Amino acid sequence: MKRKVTLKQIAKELDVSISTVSKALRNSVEISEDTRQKVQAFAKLYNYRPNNIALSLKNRKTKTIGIIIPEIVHHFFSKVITGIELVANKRGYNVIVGLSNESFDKEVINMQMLANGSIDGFILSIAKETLQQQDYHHFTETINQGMPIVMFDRVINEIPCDKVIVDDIKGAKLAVEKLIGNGCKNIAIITTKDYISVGKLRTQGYLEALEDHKMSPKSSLILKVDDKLLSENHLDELEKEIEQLFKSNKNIDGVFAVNELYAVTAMKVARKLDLEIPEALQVISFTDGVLSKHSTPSLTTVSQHGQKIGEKAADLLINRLELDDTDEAEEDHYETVVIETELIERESTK
Amino acid sequence: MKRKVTLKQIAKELDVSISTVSKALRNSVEISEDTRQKVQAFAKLYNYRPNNIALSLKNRKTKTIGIIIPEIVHHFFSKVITGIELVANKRGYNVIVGLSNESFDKEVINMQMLANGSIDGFILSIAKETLQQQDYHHFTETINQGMPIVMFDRVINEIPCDKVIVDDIKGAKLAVEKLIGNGCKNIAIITTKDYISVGKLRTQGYLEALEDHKMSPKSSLILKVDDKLLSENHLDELEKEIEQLFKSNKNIDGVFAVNELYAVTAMKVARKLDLEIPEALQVISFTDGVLSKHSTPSLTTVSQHGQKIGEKAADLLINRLELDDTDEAEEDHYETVVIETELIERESTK
DNA sequence: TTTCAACACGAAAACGTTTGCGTTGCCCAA
DNA sequence: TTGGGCAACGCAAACGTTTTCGTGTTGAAA
Repeated sequence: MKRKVTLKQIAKELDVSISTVSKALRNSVEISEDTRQKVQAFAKLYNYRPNNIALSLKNRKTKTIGIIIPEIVHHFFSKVITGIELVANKRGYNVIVGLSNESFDKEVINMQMLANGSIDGFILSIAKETLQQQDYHHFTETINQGMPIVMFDRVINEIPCDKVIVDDIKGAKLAVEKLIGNGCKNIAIITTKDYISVGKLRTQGYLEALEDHKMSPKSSLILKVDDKLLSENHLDELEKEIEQLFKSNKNIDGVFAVNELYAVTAMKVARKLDLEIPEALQVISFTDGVLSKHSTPSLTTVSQHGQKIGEKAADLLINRLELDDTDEAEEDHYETVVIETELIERESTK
Repeated sequence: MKRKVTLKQIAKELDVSISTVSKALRNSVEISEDTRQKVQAFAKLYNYRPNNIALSLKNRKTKTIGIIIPEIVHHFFSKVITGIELVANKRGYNVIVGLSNESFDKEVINMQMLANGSIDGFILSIAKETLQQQDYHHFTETINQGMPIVMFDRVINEIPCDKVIVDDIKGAKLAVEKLIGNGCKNIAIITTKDYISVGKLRTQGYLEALEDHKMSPKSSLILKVDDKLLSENHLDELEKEIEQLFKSNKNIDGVFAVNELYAVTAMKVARKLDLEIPEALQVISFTDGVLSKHSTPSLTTVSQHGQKIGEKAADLLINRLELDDTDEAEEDHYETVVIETELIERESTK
């Protein structure tokens, strides 16, 4: 087992100084052609690579991005990571991942672990618990210490940082308008309680679409499901609530669900009640994940382009990191990029 | 914007030496109660945290684990990461992720980027391209440099390292035996070409199960799908192949699929052909992902316990890392842990 | 008064780099 | 012979820690 070779060892072996070795490897003009070749040959032979940690310490930058997300077993978030990793790697950066599990404490701890020199900047999406408690001191402190943050999807407007979001309102409107265009007269929405920001926004889009088409929303058609039912363990309760919705509103001919799970569950219930999809009932969901594609019938969805979000976020962060060095001018000008949603039509609509 | 405070700055401010500050913060007995309190108060006020990079350089360990996986938008892999992150964090480690995208080159480059001091050890699952080319020099070189590796799921027996795998043969046997126990007489398998190791093993389990029950396998019931059809873009081809299988073997009453996608597609085709599930046809798949749970009917699956795999892999790696310091005895004794599969029964079987 | 321990602290090395600057040795021109 | 100039290399600092080994001061014992 031969440990990694260092400049010092090469220097000793070739009986020159450390600086000579370093300069020879970086093709400095100060070094004679002769020794340069000798050093480079030796380095190649022993497969020398500069130690990243030492470089990080010297340059005071790690070329590493920290990602903090609520969970990773989730189509959207893993797509975002894919996007981040793609451009990060292309631009010479590594990616280090922390999971908050939707917990405030874990979010804070994870950020502290990474903020002490391990990374140059954060890309994150805020935990639900943090959103509820509205305690954002860890974000502002991090930023105050000169470490830039890029937030995506779940963001806080008041925090001074770059942001990448999808236009939830517009996306929802798009979906509902599709249903209206397809002839639906009684469109229900299955959404979350209002404290989930994206749920609220998508509900708003639903309402605006109805309004724009002179259709008055009926409260009986708005089902606000408790967020807890999103966990896999309460599927039956979710089914019951949806069944109740369908049974007490026999005239429903369109459903807009704010996520895949609500949508497939709605389709399941519909099948049970012998409602033909898309003939008698059309369904559209937000979030284009793996379920939508492979459910029967396959789901028409509003795609958020998670990978694009990740790519954009990484570009924003790295741009800021590499700008900080020279130009301090742009210091306090932050961007909010909106990634357009796209309606992907499948079998659940006409 | 106040930059992160260092020992040096504290020392200067309090007019003591750097060493005194360091010792005071670590509660050394060499320091008087008086100055200790002063230093600690000051440090707390300015929210001092030791710089991780400097510590890494000094201690020659980063307390960071590198993960290299083929892709992250995949239920199994993200579950594994969840497990790794869980125990890594608990034991004071961070996790840095690299994606190979099933490409040999990206796998090599990613490992090189991380092996230069950024991490203490690897947890990885090998890219398909690497498996085909059978070029494993980057693994052996890494290990030779004293950096331990733990492989999971897709492993190479010849490489000297710890491994965490599932018993694919046994899991497949379990599934097929369930079908046999449920009265199936003509069980088909939808699997991959043999160069995919897990596909091969699962096929082997299928054959063994039949054999054990004196049922002779029929080649017409074995569908080896080209791996490329796993990509989302070739769903229709996949459907056609399966439809062909069903049509030319009208007596099929059980299907074992080596992954979720094959299984849900098979169910889709069955529905088209008016085969009732589970009455006329029972289906079991390998890999318990999100599709199985939410398909209609929901799928009986063989769960691999991805999270447990991740947890075990992380424990193995960290154990070895923390053992290396003191005990060099266990150097060349490597473990292969088999995580038991579990049959999760749902609606697609009787 | 001398001596010696205990106490409280500082200097310096080390981890592995990069880089500005100083220091040789040599050649050539004056 | 002297001096200037250049080529080729080494020294040392710096990044932020921790830790070993001094070193100076004090107090008490001899």
